[in-house]
Amino acid sequence: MNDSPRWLDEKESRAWRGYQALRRDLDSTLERRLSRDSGLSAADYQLLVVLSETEGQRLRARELRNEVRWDRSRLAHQVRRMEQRGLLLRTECETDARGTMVELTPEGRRAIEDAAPLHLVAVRNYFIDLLTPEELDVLAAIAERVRAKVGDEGCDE
Amino acid sequence: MNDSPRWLDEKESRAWRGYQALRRDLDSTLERRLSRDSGLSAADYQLLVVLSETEGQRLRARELRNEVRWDRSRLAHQVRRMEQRGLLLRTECETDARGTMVELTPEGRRAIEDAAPLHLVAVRNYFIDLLTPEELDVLAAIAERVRAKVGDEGCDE
DNA sequence: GGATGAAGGCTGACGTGTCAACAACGCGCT
DNA sequence: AGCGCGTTGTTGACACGTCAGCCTTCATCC
Repeated sequence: MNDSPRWLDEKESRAWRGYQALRRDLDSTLERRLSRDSGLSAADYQLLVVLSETEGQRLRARELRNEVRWDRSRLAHQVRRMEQRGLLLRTECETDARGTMVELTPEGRRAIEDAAPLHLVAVRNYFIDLLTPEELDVLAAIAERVRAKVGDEGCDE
Repeated sequence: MNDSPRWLDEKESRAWRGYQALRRDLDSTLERRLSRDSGLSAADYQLLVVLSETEGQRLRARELRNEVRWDRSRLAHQVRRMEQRGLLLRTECETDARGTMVELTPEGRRAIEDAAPLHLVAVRNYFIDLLTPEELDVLAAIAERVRAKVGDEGCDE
């Protein structure tokens, strides 16, 4: 029971505060642009990308969840909202009566095809093109290591 | 009007996907731990930290907003909820009748003092201690550069 | 076949974040 | 004083995310 743990030193603090600021500013900028340019949220975009890259433009909800790593509830809410907007639709799964198939509508396909190039430009402009090749590698390595650490503890489903 | 922009190559894609996964997994892990350990959300924590580091444990809402870089509405909602929980309270500003002072309650002070050491351990365990000194520097540099880029365009207030 | 438990998915409640509209105040001007 | 305008903060509506609880269906075992 030691109530004075090891605090962050100068270098550590810069990195930690930097990460937090990066997360806040970059994500909000990209989401705002995506919303203005294409009327899509980041969550919309993510589902549309996965479905549009899938053979047949349809996936079982369970598979879709594995792709984006959401929980059941979040996907159910998001799919319901997107179905109401006409971006996708739900049908029954033929092989398992518990399952639900999620399918891209032509409208959803058009939405992602319009949005993707614009979003890519924004990602480059505000992030990727600002980094050197070495920095790209470091970032990927960091992400991999951290995910391995949090993965073997918070491993739910 | 070129609809086939420059896509991300292998290295860029690893970095970009890595960042997105990092953001998702690290943040959700830290927030979940904070909530379980201390009953605080990330937003709660942020406000409590700023107030607890302030002389007199109180700040004008405008200053508090500048510290955490939120917009008016978000702060107003968050403060209202935290006031209902007894973590802080609002009083009138003596020098400007438009203003609102936000003040830490003893309960709020106790909450942040209990939470901070636990949160620090989690930040080290899941993130900072996993990085080499060089990686800390690279991360800080990346964050600085990206923020400079998004800052001079999305500069609202 | 019937019971039991796991898996898949849905819903409602609540906290959170964003946007637009609004009210109240300060400040400068005439 | 009165007007105009920017600043400050609040509110309501809605989208988003998490949690707990629920129902249906599948798989297993008796």
